[in-house]
Amino acid sequence: MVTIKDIAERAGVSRSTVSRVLNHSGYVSEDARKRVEKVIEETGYVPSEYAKSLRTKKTKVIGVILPTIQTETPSRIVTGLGRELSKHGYQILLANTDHDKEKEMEYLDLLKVRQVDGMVLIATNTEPELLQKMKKMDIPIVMIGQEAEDIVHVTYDDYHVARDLTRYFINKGHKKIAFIGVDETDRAVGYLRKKGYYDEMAAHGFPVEEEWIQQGIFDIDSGYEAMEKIMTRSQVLPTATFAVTDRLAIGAMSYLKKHGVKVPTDMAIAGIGASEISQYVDPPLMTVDYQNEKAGEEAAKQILAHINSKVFQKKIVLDYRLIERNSV
Amino acid sequence: MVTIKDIAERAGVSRSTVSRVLNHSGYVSEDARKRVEKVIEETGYVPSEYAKSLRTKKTKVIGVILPTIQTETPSRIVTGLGRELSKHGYQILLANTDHDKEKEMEYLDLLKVRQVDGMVLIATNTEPELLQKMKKMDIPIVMIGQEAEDIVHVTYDDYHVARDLTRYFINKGHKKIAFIGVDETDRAVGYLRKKGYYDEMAAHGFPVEEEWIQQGIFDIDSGYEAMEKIMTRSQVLPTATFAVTDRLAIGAMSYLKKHGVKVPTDMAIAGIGASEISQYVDPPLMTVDYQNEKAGEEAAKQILAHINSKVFQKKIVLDYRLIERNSV
DNA sequence: CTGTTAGCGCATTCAA
DNA sequence: TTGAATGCGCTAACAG
Repeated sequence: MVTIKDIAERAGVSRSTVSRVLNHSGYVSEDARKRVEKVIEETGYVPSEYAKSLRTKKTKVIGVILPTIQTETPSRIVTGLGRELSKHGYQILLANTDHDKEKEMEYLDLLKVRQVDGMVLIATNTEPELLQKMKKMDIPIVMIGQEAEDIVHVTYDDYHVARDLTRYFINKGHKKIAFIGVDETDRAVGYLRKKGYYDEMAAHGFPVEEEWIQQGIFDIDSGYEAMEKIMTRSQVLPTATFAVTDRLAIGAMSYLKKHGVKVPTDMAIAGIGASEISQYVDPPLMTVDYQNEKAGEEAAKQILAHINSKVFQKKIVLDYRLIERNSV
Repeated sequence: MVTIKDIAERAGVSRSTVSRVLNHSGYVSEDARKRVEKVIEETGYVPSEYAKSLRTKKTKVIGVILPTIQTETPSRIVTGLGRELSKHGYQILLANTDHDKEKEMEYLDLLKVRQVDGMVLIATNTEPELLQKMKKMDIPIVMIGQEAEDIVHVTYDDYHVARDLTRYFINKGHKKIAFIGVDETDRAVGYLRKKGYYDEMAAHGFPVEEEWIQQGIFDIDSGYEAMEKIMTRSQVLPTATFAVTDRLAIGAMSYLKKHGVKVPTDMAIAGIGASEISQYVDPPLMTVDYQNEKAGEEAAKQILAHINSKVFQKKIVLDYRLIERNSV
């Protein structure tokens, strides 16, 4: 392996001088620089990143903890993160928890051991121990998708999205609106979206039947099952359904299609997430664009600002956009 | 920052002894070990991974270069890679080229600078310069998805998949079969799948009309457009269409639905990839399962074997499985 | 069983 | 403008 010492010798200068031309720091004569650059060119020398890290205490690596990479939201976020980080010479060290909450905590430690300069957590829950642990980290950290006191975070306005979407149904004349949600330990997706729905219904004085409220997990099948429950158990059938993710909505539509329920005439339906497929289902699914890539970019900017001791925002709430389509 | 030196002092031993208990190497008295462990516990000390790397020349990091993380194939592969690698204490350093071939080359260098122990390339092309560069790398490297001499790779049997699928159509009575492919610089997806199709058609003596052969990119829209061309330009309309990816197939189905062409009665259709959505489109799309996660796991195993100087296979071809559904 | 010593590759004083 | 010296935190002989 060729090191800075070899370059120095072959160029007839000291290691310090090589270091200087490498880092464009300090004074180096035109002559010496030329010689060093020539030798570097010839040898194909590349400085050792970890030796550098040992000195500078910087790794130029950001750890990213996520629940899965197989759904569109996190993968879009990672794309945004990567795009912004690579502009500044940072790389992403991936930590996939596979929806295992224990691993979330483990990876926090592991990434610290790896001496990452910062961490981004794509969060699915806000359990106290997790937040506690994050606060104790002496590494810049940004959470995406969930809100929390004292932790820098980038979120969506889940509550108002839910109110807006519910109101959209109502403006279209619907009064009996069902809801397919997820577990409330996911505060953003599970709790806030449900609360927005309830509050908007209440604001209009519309009652909500217990059977209209169903819960799934983050896949298509559970959307199917949720809709099945809604259709088979409700005393009064709803005329619209608000699903908190596109996949749930698509599963629900799948049930409706199978049982001859027409969308949107018999049942209007909308999701959230602007998944690619949403515009190709039949009818095209109304949804909400959350700008996930931008979330990733924003998180990257904040963490870089933090690392470089610049001012950063503790809380960023991103815009959203309803995408009106024929399913409503 | 607390270092090995601090631990040594507080435990009243030498740094070597601390190192020994850390690495479970050499002999350490029960007494000394206890004291050291206690101090580590108290201080929350974690060894610096990069200082360790500087000594051992191992980083326990595998670089992964991929064209995008937003489609199911690469994200499943990464999931498989991550699962296997994490078992052995390795992490993934992500390098997303965003379909930019130049970045593919750049990242090869960058990851080397990062001193990764190995690299995995999820390949979309086999351009000579790229292969050349990979061969010159003195780091273990595995390519996934494309075949190449002298480079360790994990691939699918794209040629026979295409023949099987084409034969499946033929066995169902189809003779006029259209084909939606992609650019042939992608040898596996573009060239081999097309060749399999042509060869199988030829084997049965079925002519292929020029207009039946259309090309898209890796998205749904281009599948729509390709089908539009097939339906509007063909002298003789085909009765079946083989699309090389599910997304192309779904785009094609979207066109057919819009123009009242019934699937599968007027037009049978199949894709490749076993995307999650394939079973929820109407009718469910026939496709081929490629076991992407397993590909990731296999690649991980090979690269770990390589790193640890164990025997590894230079070439792995994975199994596939036709998933029969109502679109054919 | 344990401590001493050396050095991995680099950036950064400090003198010259 | 340059070089010598130092040390980042760790592991690995080696000698005891």
